[in-house]
Amino acid sequence: MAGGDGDRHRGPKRHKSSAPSKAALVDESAEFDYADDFDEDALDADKEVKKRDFTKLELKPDHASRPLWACADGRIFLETFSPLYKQAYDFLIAIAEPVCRPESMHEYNLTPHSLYAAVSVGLETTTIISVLSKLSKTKLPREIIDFIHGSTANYGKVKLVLKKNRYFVESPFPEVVSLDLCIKNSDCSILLFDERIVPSLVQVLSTLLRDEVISRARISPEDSIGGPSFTISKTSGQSSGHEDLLNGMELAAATEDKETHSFEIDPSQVENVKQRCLPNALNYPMLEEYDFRNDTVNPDLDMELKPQARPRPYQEKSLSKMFGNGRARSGIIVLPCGAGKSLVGVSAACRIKKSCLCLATNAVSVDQWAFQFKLWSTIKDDHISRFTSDNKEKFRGMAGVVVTTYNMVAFGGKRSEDSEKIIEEIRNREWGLLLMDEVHVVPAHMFRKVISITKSHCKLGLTATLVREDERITDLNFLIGPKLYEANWLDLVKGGFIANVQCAEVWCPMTKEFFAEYLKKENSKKKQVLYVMNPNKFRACEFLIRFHEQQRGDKIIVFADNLFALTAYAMKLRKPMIYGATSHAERTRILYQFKNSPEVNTIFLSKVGDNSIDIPEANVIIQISSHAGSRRQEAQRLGRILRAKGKHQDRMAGGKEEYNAFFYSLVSTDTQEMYYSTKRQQFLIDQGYSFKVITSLPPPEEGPNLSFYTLDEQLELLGKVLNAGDDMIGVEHWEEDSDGKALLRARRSAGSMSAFSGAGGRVYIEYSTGKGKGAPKKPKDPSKRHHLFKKRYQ
DNA sequence: CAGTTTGAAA
DNA sequence: TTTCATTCAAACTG
Repeated sequence: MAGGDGDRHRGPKRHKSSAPSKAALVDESAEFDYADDFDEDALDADKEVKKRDFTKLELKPDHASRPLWACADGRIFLETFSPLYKQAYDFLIAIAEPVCRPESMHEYNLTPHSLYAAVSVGLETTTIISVLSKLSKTKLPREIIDFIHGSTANYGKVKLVLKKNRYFVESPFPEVVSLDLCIKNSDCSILLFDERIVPSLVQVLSTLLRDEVISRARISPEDSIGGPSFTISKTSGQSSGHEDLLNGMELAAATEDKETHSFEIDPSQVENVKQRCLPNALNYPMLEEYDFRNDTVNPDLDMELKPQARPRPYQEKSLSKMFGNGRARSGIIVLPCGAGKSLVGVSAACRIKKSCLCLATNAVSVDQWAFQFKLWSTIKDDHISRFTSDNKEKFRGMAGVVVTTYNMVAFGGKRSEDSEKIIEEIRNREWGLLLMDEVHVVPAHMFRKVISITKSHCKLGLTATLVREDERITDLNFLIGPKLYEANWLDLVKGGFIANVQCAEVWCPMTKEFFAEYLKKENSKKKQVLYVMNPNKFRACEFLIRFHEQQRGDKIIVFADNLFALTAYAMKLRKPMIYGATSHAERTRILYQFKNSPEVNTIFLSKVGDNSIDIPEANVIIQISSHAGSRRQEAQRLGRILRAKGKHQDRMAGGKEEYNAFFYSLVSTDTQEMYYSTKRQQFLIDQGYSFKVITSLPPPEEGPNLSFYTLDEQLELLGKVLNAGDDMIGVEHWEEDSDGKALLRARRSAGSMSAFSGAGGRVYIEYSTGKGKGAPKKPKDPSKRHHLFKKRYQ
């Protein structure tokens, strides 16, 4: 661990997200911590120091039985050994952002966003404060109480409503709508406002804006969402609605306490306005709720959840957060992979019973979603359609479900004729639900485009992780909505809903020769190849594969970011691999074997495996190289093995808790890799996982049973690695190996067999002789090396 | 028609 | 900054 943890706490300037050492929370030692901070950071604002000074907090007499500490700066620490831990956890996850969850003390952060999320699922300000107060060991600092009040006071005052394909901002508080929003948002080209409420505003805005921006009011009570109200809507330049305005005043006067004031906003400015209303800006966070039961404008969709679809408790809970008040709230639900996100999505669609647009990251996912809809709901076949580049199904009926990709909707280039038609349909329809899968993976600009193109009453984002430092994640708050629910990862493990993972980091010392070369190299790329190809690492990997295949009958995925290493490992060990250039057909074939053949138990994956490849069977992951410090990658890969396997689940049900999945990171000691790995570990720690370090792999007695035992073999490997240099040419050298050739050719042959079924892994060997193809084509432009590579070997 | 190959986009 | 991965469309192959 190389002091990684210690550093986090002792830096000269404490980072906000760092947990204080436990000592800082104990009275006697707090003094020391304070002094420490002060000396090194004497210039820090006084206030800052005070916030960190825990000595002034007054302990309640029965503090021992209360589980948490709340600091004036919004940080909250939870003792995990408290008997009230469970309740406190559920509460905190609803009101605060989890920052770090090591073993005995969890850290949370109270933020405007997190509080917004809390009130939006129905918690009231007073409840938040009283529960927090009850759980706290100390009297709540004044700052916290003020902060909670400030962050929640304006909640629900403003709503964003979609009516007849136009967006309206609604509020029962005229001053909110007219003043705060209109004036402050005047640069957002709000088209309409209520001149009756603040007549002077007309003059103000007239001077600020061009004339055509301002238009007259017209009353349309039938537009109202709940109870009598009036709506101001867009009119042409001339005043055409003056008489209506008078009528409206009468109407409004008659039902004064229930009226709702509203104005329309330009659809292209929806995002802008929403963002400005967020807690960290104007602080009138917009409520996006869909009163789908009273929506008579959009046609209903005949779709029910099948009786055999039984949502698990946490799925039920996430749905109840979404539909808490009989309407559908927009927001994000966080569930680990394999915990059944799709059932949540399908259930939501079934409750709303309106047209639903379901977005996934790629075509494979699209098929899966379509399948899930048919599996869990009673939707008729011609009411659901898929829309991908090579699968453009027609949309029939008044309402329906369309499953497509983000790419397809956001695609800017030229489209085929069929596409054009369908996309037009998607544009024009008023969707009841916009269901967005893997929200954390999609680039923000893609979201923007998709959201501006589609008009939906309710948006539901599904994701496995919200990695916090990423700015995009905060964007999600206004692009989609607040976090509605986040499952407790460890609870799901205990319930047997997801696998119980043993995480381990395997330290592999560099061999003398490799290390010498490593030190010589300047180029970090070359360094990387050297530490990934470290023979000791290879041997550890080989050992682990053998162990899990033979002793436990596990299914193993080996990840390598580096293509050179990936090919080298895969060929030496004679295992199939999938990387970017592997064709779709080939991928499915390999995955099919991995799934069904008892002889293919290990596959090698490049970055392709991070997203978009579904491998529910795997329960062991070995990482031999990975992207520097990417916690998301770590999360994603871990997610691959979280799906609980049937047989293991039974074992768990017996009450015994047992590991049924394994996650290994192989690290060459004394190299850059060590530094990166401590960074990546942070994800696991934040999620509450612990992991152990293994330093004795492979076991010495395995000696000659594993590859690269002799110095000669190792030197030969080193030679190849050095030869390879920074060029893919190096891989070609590998290809000339008899082993490698056999493997790759074999896969080609297997690929051309149309009816490939139960033959199993043996194919690799069977076809390795005799059926070789002719010599590879002549190399072309060396700058397009990659294409060449693709052409030859897929 | 199903599978490939290529270029373009981002 | 580079690399790897992704996707869609269209043209070609047997």
